[in-house]
Amino acid sequence: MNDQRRNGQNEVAAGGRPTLKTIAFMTGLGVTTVSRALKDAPDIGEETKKRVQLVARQVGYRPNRAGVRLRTGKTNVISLVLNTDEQLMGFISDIIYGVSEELASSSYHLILTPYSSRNDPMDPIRYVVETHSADGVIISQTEPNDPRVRYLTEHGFPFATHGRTHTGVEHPWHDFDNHAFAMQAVRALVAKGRRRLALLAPSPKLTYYRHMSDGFAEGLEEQGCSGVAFRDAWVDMPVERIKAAATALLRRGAPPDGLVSGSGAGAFALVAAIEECGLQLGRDIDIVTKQSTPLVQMFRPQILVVNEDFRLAGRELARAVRASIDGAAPASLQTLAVPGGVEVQPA
Amino acid sequence: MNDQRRNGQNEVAAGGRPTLKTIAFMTGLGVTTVSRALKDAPDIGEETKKRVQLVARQVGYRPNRAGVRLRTGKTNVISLVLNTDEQLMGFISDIIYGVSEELASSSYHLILTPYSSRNDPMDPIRYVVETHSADGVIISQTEPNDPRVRYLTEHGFPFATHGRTHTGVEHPWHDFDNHAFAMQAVRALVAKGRRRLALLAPSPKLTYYRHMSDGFAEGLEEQGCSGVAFRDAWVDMPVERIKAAATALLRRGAPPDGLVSGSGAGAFALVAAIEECGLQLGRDIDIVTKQSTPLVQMFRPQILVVNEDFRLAGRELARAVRASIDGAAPASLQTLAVPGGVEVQPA
DNA sequence: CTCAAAAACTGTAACGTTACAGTTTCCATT
DNA sequence: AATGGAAACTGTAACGTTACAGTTTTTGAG
Repeated sequence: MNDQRRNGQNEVAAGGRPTLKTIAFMTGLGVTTVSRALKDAPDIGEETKKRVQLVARQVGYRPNRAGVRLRTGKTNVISLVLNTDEQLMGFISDIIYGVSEELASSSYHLILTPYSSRNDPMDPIRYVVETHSADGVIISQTEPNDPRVRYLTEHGFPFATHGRTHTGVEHPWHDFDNHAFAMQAVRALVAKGRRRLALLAPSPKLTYYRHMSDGFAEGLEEQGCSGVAFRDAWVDMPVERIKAAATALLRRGAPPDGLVSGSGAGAFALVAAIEECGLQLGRDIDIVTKQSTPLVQMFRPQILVVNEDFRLAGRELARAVRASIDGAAPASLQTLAVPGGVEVQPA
Repeated sequence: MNDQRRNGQNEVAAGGRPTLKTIAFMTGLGVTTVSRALKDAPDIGEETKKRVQLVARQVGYRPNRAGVRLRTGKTNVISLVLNTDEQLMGFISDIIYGVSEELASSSYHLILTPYSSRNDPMDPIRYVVETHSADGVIISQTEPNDPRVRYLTEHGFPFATHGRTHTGVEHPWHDFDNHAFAMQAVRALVAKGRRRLALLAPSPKLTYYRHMSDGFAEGLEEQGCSGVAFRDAWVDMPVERIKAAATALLRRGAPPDGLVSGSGAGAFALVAAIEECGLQLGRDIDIVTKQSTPLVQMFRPQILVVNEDFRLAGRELARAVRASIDGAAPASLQTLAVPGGVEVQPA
């Protein structure tokens, strides 16, 4: 329309935000120089860098993500893939918060990629990889032979998993030491004089089912006491079903006198079942549970709890994907949170 | 290097995903035509549209978001602004899931923009607006005179709030009818024969504090019974503090015989306090609480509960921002969830 | 004083998309 | 046979950034 656009030197693109061009115009430099000065690249004079950076700060310059992304292919986004069917109490929000915390100081944005169990868990993964909508991905609910891990590895796409796998491929992960947790739980119950123990384990299809079950079995053996099979309930079932199953278990002949719960929500169900059976916590029976919120403990102080810090998990996972994106070796990005809360690098 | 790039007709950009150019080459059409054909624009022949769309599907074409965003300024992102200090049990994840559900069928991605109470709640809002990192924003924890609402309105930036404001500006919101909830709660307690009621309300700085308090007061008046002041605890305090405050309240002279809790977590604290005082739920005292998970109820069936559906809230909020982005009038984007669960348009 | 090379800076092109302003083709009028 | 215009299609430029291949200036060695 007008020849305004002929000069191409618009100070700040009509009402818009400042761009490299704006700063180039203000400093009298070329766009390329400004770009390089801002990222502290070589070939630019010290004084020029200072000057450009000052002006950039003054005008509140922020790189246009779309521009960077289009040119470099880097999205500056990390995707957290979530199963939205999950009814499990808010521990997911703690993971999210942990991831956020870790990403806050970086240039990464966190995007949520949800899926429902009604669909293929591979769908969201394929979507992210195919559309390259993120630079890296965090997945949870890992299974021993997780196809998502294979797919991501094959495609060389950076990721980190919450939980280990037995895929044989070395990949970044963070996990809670459920083996150690279960052993400690058994020891604690035995110390309280309990001899017949049952475990409310995670779903058998998840990797950490094995870890926890094995730890439990090992604990029983170590302490020389017996286990009571409790195979018809898992921690990620609706609490009502867990309660029903636990009630049945407690009313059977030779019921357990000690329970280990693999989740905080599970503990609620167990307590409810115990009390429905007329038993008294701490007198007739004891519970050791993982917990992420202080709710149960406040309510029934007799419960023995082991904290699982999901915020920490979120931070570790974010750190791991980030490092993975930056090219770090997978084997160096594996962390195990031990029940005491100390963070160690596994052998 | 080579003159490969001279022809500019690369079928599928070396190992990359198909672009408009790819389809243009395959169909023998121009890039513009392909672009328009895919979005069903006028000026393109019916048969051509069909053909282009078929090819696009065949090669699995997905528009490059960075390209679209750079050209049009549309991000196809909605940002959910969250306070990550919040310890409130997982209801946040339900909101997130609700938002995800609603966005799943759209082209929008959900990005999380966290902030800590240690910083200015305006920071994340300003960030999103200034960098235009999303097309719209969802905010929660609304205050009567919320500066975020003013700022967003002034900048003409689409948003929706979880909770109303008294800013005087008409804006999209979704809210739970806490006034109705409190009135119903009072009625239910009176029906159980309770006459001295206390309310565990939200933090006084949030808008819904007024709604709930007013509803409570109105209920007391309607039922002609008296209220017991309970002003030293709010639902978003740590449960331990709520429990301590409730214990003190119950041990005072003339304690309440009916409690209304503004949150599910609060109910846990109240139950714990009641039992610590040697009182029995359902005999000596009753509780009505909002709840989002069935945990409390399963545990203490005597508790009277009113469900608050946060997934629904998430869906409504997503729907509202989306409509707001599309230019709908704010006044038409206000929904109130009534305790019964029926969704109505307020007068 | 020349020349080579280092230092500092720059222009062009390209990433994938769409708005805009054409251009071509064909058909119905006159 | 000429003309107008609708229908269908196209090329160019631009969004903001960065890789690359220069270009200019300065410095120092001979």
